Amino acid sequence: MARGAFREQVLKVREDAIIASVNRLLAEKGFDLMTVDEVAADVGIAKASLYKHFASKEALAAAAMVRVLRKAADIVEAQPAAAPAIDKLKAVTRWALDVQLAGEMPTLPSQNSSLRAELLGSAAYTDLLTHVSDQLGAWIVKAQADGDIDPSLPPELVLFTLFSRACDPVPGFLKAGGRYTDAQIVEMVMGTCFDGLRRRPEQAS
Amino acid sequence: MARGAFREQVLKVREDAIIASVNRLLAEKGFDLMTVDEVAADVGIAKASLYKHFASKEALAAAAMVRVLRKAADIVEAQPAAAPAIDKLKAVTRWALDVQLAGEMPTLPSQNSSLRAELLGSAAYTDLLTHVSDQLGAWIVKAQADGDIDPSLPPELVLFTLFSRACDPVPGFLKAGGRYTDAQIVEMVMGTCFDGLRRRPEQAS
DNA sequence: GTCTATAAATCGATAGAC
DNA sequence: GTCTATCGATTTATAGAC
Repeated sequence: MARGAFREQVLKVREDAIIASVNRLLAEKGFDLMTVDEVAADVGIAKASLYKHFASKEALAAAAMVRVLRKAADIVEAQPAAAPAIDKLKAVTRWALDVQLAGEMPTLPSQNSSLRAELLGSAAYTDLLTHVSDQLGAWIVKAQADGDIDPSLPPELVLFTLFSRACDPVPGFLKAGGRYTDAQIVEMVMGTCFDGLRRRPEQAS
Repeated sequence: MARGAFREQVLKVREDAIIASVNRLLAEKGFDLMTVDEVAADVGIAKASLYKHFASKEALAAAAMVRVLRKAADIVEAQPAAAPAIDKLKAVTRWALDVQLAGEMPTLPSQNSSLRAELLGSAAYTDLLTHVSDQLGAWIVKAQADGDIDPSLPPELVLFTLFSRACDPVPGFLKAGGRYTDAQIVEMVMGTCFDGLRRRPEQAS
């Protein structure tokens, strides 16, 4: 089976290259403005060849989303179990902001129905999303019990807020302004997310 | 000139109806998924008639953006001059969240270049945007001097953050969940925006 | 599996009659 | 100005040769 395994390896490498292109184009232009011709040109193969690997444009986007979710799950998994929940939440949020500032966070319009159907129909996607959400949700409840997150906030509000920060346009605006480094932008946005805009007596480190 | 004035009135009413439809469809599906056929059908006129009023799809979107910006400028103007700057900022933010929850906040993709060109080429749009930004910017600096907003935050970060909250997907997610009233959602999101997720000793009213 | 070529559908925009 | 009908361009997806 060595030859078969090798063939599969080659196939997987090619598909990885495709997904990488899709990921980048999705982050750059969004789903609607990304064309399949563009993806094919970026990968360096013919469009018809693309359709041998993925059944549709929606399937391409779904594969990119699964990849980023898998990476997110890895980051979640990599957090030391003994660390405070708030630190783990902040670490994952920082990672998402880093990815976004690197121009590698694929963003999908929540309005597109054909895309929504494809995503919700993909077990690989929904399972990963559930897994990550459950982990973050547990940390949120823990952080609230620890007194590090306002216990009066519904956990789902906190979860949605963190997810939204991963796609927030603010880092991109600040980066376009050119006055701050990526690291500074991440810290500023982390501050407005967890500490708000209001002045506080004791500033978080 | 009475007849001419009357004709202009009729024209204006029709164009208002067009812009109202565009505004709603823009909020519902976004620019790329909104089709001109759809707008024409929603208004109840033929597509060719639409093009007698507006030169392009981009011009339609720009008109909707000008309308919402004009309304925003009105809200800004309506704030009592003597009120604390932080209260004025919160009032405008609340208004934006209300509009968004009502499904009437038109959102434009910042990536679409043809749309960007049309908007930046429209003096009505850029002038209004500058006017609103300047007013909010002055209030932000004042609120920082008053100690109500963290003075270490760059004012542009605060401005971008407030603008982004007006288009944030979080209120829509919470509304879709169906567990909270619109008023509750507005207050919760206002809290995470100004006070952050972190627990604080003295909770804001 | 990869290519060229093209089908099929959609959409923005316009022509021309009234 | 409003309509019907259509153009022209773009885009997703596929057929068929190699």
